[in-house]
Amino acid sequence: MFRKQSTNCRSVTILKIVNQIPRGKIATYGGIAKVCGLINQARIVGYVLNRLPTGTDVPWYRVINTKGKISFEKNTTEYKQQKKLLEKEGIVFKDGRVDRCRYDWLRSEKFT
DNA sequence: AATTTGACCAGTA
DNA sequence: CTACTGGCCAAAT
Repeated sequence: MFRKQSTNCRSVTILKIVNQIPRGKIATYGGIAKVCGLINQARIVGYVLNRLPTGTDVPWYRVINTKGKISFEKNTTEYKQQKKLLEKEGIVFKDGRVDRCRYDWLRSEKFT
């Protein structure tokens, strides 16, 4: 069942945004935070994603850090899992980094 | 109650 | 490019 995720309204907003990330696109922790009106609070985003239940419908794997990389260590299972899911959606990794054009959807649309 | 930790970031040097 | 700093704040200890 659902563990109590957070009674906090911020996490609800964050999850809402993450759910809106288009397939094959990428968002950054800071970008999500900004859209939620939370400047310099990217850690909250990471924290919320961290405690998502396994098998959630939330596309957590489409969220990466500002360097364009996955925020897990390279040899971890989590890293491989996320990379696999992203590649499945057509994301191309170059030297452990995601192609820039993949995470510009926050900039261009209504969130500018 | 106080301190530490963490899937982070922007600025500066 | 890398390295370090200060900031932010919910959970865990």
